[in-house]
Amino acid sequence: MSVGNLAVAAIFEEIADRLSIQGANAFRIRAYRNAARMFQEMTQDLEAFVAAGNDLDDLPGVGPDLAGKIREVLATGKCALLERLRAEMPPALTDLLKVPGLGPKRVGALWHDLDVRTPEQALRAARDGRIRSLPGFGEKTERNIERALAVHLSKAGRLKLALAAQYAESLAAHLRGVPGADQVVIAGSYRRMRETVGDLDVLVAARNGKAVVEQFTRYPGVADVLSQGGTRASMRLAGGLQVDLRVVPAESFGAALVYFTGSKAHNIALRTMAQERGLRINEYGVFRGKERIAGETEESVYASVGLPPIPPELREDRGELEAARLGRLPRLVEYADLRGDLHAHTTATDGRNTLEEMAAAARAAGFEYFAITEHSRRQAMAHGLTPERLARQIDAIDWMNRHAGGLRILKGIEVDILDDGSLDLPDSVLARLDLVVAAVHSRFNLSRAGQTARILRALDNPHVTLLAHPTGRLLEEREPYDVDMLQIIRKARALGIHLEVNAHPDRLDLGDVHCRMAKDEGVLVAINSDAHDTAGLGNLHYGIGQARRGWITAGDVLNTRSLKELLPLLARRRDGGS
DNA sequence: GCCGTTTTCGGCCCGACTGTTTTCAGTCG
Repeated sequence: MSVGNLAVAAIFEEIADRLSIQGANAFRIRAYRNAARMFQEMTQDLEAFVAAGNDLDDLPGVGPDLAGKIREVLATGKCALLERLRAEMPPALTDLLKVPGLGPKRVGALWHDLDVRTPEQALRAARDGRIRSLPGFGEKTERNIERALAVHLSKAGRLKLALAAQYAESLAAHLRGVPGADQVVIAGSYRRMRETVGDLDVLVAARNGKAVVEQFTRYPGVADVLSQGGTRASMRLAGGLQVDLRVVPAESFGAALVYFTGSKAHNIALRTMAQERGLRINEYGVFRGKERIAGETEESVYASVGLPPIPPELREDRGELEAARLGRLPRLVEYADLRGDLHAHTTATDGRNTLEEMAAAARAAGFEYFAITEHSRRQAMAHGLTPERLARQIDAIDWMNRHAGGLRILKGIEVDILDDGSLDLPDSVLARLDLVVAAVHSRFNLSRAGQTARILRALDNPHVTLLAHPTGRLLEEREPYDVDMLQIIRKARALGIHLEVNAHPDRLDLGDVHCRMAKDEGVLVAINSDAHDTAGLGNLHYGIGQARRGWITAGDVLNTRSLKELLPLLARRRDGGS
């Protein structure tokens, strides 16, 4: 039986949820949550970890008890404690915990006193006015719960980063107009460049919190002001997005920025470090006793515990504090490091701008090279290229390269990996190209073994230079297909193939964890726009963000290389290299 | 439930806001 890390994490999370409703010791609950989070982010398989003879107790936060439960889950796919907890309470109670305003205590009360077992039943109880009679609840709480349940049941998911950016920029501009608002930053997971954003955290440095709060709640498009105080406020926009505001004085801005940028896990780890040095960190500063010793800038906060500043993208408690302590923080890749883009489309297939227009945009972006990689014929809906049409495009690009200087257009293809792992165009056609980007666009539901074998076979084709959007995920729409990414990465390394970080906001694939896996295994990634129009080149900023979250440096990226360095890296395999 | 070179027991990050309360519990980030 193969039980993935995510499955173990899900079991531990559910145990934590159910224990919390039972009112168990909060630190016991935290132990399960911490362990679950670690499994999600481990690049190594728990199963492989054990098989290699490692001791589960050596994992941070795992003691004898959790080690036993991990072994149990790996062996049986189940956990007796969870089975027992499920038998003791209704299955859907954990759904209620996801509703804002409903924590473990209230969910417990709804269940015990009103026999509420699902979000739907809770909504009915709220509408019937039954919740207000419970001890500790009142009319207002009941209305808030009712509203939150209605939103929850209408299923407002997380917002993709690019869409969140539109709100974020507009909100920031709205608040910058307030007199005395010195600094406005959108913090939270948005600043950490997470691929999706659950809400926006707006931080403002100002003397007069009230004026900022008032301007905040006057933002056009506000649907509901959830709370409003002297230094904080919270509202929901018409689209369902929640926005939280905090106002702090300028001398606290750095501490507040650290605090509200998160992640929560990073903050807890940072505070624990501070505690060990007799310091206390909160959103107002770093304190020794009553004396504030830092806090105006983020740098001062990190310096107070002996650390260099840590880029927001790394603040996930994935080893960044330890790396900072040892002076081993990576110098993360930046947009300015990119010398070109290796994945784009034109009107020849499903793009919206012509070859000439796309090339002009790439030239305007300051690129040294730019690859056109249309779909292959299998993608009929995208008007994928046949060998004949590809030949015509090759001629057109050759002509452009001869007659226009300053930008080298690379001839490529985004060729479909067919069901059996063969490619959608014959080798004789692929051989004429500068690069071949292979991609899965079908049969997402193959078994893990089947999907892995299919992709591995495609990589064996000596013309393949790059694997596009390797997990196939579409954010908030389609889960990644089940595939053994470590095996694919190792094969890519052996063959000199590179992996894409597709920067399209719907994909961001590879994601952060796999970026780091590729880096650790010594595989270069290509941060590619997958642009379908000239504006699509802007996607690259999101790809950079995702790569930075994966600890990627300029040296880990294929398309930070000059054209002269790049071409051999693309050609290596065909010249009879490994 | 985990952790520890001051600890193997007694800790475990911390503050704001709301709504219910007569001093605070629950939730959130």
